[in-house]
Amino acid sequence: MNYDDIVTTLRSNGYKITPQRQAIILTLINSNSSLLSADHLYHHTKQLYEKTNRSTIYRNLEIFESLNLLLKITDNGITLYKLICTQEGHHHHLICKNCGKIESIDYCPMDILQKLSKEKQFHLTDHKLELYGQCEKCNADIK
Amino acid sequence: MNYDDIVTTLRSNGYKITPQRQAIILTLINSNSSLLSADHLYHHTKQLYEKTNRSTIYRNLEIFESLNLLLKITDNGITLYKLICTQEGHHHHLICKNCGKIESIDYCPMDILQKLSKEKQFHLTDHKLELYGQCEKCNADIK
DNA sequence: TTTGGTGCAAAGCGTTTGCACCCGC
DNA sequence: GCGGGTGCAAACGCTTTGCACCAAA
Repeated sequence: MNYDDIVTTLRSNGYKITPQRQAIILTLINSNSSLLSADHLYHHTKQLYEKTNRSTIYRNLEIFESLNLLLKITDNGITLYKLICTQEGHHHHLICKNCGKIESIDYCPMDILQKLSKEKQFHLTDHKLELYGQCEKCNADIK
Repeated sequence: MNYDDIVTTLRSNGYKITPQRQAIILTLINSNSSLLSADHLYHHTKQLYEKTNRSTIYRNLEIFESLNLLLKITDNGITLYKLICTQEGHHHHLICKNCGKIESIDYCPMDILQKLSKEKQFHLTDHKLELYGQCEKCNADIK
C-alpha cells in the first residue's frame, strides 16, 4: 500500500485530493508504519503543509479508517493510528511499556478462536490482541 | 473475590473503608461482573449512598485498578470496568457489537505467545485480547 | 489526633461540531 | 458551478485536579 494506492482508493470512493489530505498521507507513510498519535500527526503534517487544521486531521483519520486504510488502537485512553499495509498481511504487536518500541509478530490465534466461537454460535468479525512488556534492550537496561 | 476479600485487600494496603467505597464495591459486585461505565457506576453507587461524588468514583476506580481488583477495558474511546474475579481464573471475552452481550471464553493464546516472545527476547507482562462480532441471538435477528 | 478521603467547582484534554468560506473536479 | 473539504472557534464528554473540610482508624 503506497501513496498512489491510497490516492486511488480515495478517488474511487468519491473523495477529493486536497493538499491537506496529501500531506496527511505522506506523514503516515513517512512514519515508517509506526503508531502515531493524532497530535503527532498534526504537527508533522503541518510541516508538510502549514495551513492544516486539527479538525482536518480528525476528519481525515475517520475517513481513512472507514476505508480500511488505517488502524486505530486505543489503550488506556491513548489513541494511536497506523497505516494498514496489506502487503505485510495481518499481524499483532509487542509493545514495550518502557520505551514504546513496537515489534510485529506474525502469529494470530484467530483460527483457533474462530472454531471456539462457532461452538458458541458467535459470529466473529473483529478482534484485538495487544501484548505489553519489556523489549530486549529495556530488559537489559533494568538489570 | 467477594465483598469481604476486597475490603481486606483495601485495609491491608492502608486504605480506609468509607461508606462511598463500600457502595462502589457493592455496585461492582451487584453488576453480576458485567462491564460497567464510570457513569453507570456513578448513578448506581448513588442509589446505595446518595452523597457520592463523581471524582470519588474515578479516584476509587484508579485505586482498585492499582490493586488488581479491577479490569479496565477501553475500546473506541469507551472505557468500561469489571471486577477481577480470581476464582473464575483468567479468560477473554466475546463482545457482541449489536446488543453488547458479553460471553467468556476460557481459551487464551498466551502460552504460545510466551514462546514466541521469548525468541524475540521480549519479556511479556500484559496482554489484551478482545473479540467482537454478533452473538447467536443477534445473528438470528439480522437474518 | 492524624492522615487519607471526600465534595465541590474549575480546569484539563483530546475530540467533535456548526458555520461560512474555499477549491478540486 | 457544484458539492465536498476546510479553518475557525466554540462546545463537547469524560476525566483530573486543587483546595478546604470531613471522618476512619
